Amino acid sequence: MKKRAELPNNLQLVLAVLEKKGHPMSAYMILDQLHGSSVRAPLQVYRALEKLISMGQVHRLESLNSFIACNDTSCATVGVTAFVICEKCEQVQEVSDNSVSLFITELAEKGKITAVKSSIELHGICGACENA
Amino acid sequence: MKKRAELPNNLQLVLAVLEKKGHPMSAYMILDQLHGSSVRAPLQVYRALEKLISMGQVHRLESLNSFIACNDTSCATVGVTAFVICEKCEQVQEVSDNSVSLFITELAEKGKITAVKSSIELHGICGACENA
DNA sequence: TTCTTGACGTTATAACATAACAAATTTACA
DNA sequence: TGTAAATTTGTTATGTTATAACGTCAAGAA
Repeated sequence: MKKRAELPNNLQLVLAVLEKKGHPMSAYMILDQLHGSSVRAPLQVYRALEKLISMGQVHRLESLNSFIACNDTSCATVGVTAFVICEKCEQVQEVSDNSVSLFITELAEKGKITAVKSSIELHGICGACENA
Repeated sequence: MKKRAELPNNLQLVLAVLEKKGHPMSAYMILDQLHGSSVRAPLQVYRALEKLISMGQVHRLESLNSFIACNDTSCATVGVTAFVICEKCEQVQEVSDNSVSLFITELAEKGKITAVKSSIELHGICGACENA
């Protein structure tokens, strides 16, 4: 994996926006934040996201059509990540322990399928928001 | 839950299209199939889908922005469903046994969240397609 | 050099989804 | 039963998400 400083400019810009926000953002929200930079069109954002995702720096949340910077070093090694999403505060937790990968492995066996990619997203209200 | 014959017309039409196809369909694919019927606009399809989903007759596949008729009676009782999707033939299997609901329960505990809804979708190549 | 390949920027458009409002229908209940 | 309120429905318009097509530029190979 490339070091951060070696990332092409557009990738750095997009990743920086996502990291600063810390919450899920749509490609167009990212684009808005980059107004004035060299990133001017949706496709530039989508292409940067695609690369960042393949590098494991960014995750796509299918149920939100949004993207979030990876903040869990273990997800890279485990390879399968579950996302726990608070619908109030938009906080997202990554869970990528053995139970998750085991679950996916067993699910693939049950379905007699060779797994290519998985999407596990749990929506709810987090403890903090529940008490607020 | 209402009996099938009592479903409002638009719901019947939309559900019939999904059941006939048996694979995931986008709202606009459904709309195309209903050309000539009383269903003429996207919103009519989306509203029908929303109701059918709340009745458990239809599922939404987040990772495909698509919809599919439910074909697993047990998913209604268990309440949590995982989808196994072949990327070649588009066959979708529903898995909603105890291991799935247990996994979601544990994930909610880990994330200290009160679960509202979940989306579990595994993409891959099914056995039949693998050998083809 | 000069050719090929791949990355990038730009414009245009496709695909997915909902807001806003008017008309029709249903519901509540005096 | 009659009438107002609430809900559902159809329609138009628009908002949001994502990609196709194409020209240009830069880097590496022969």
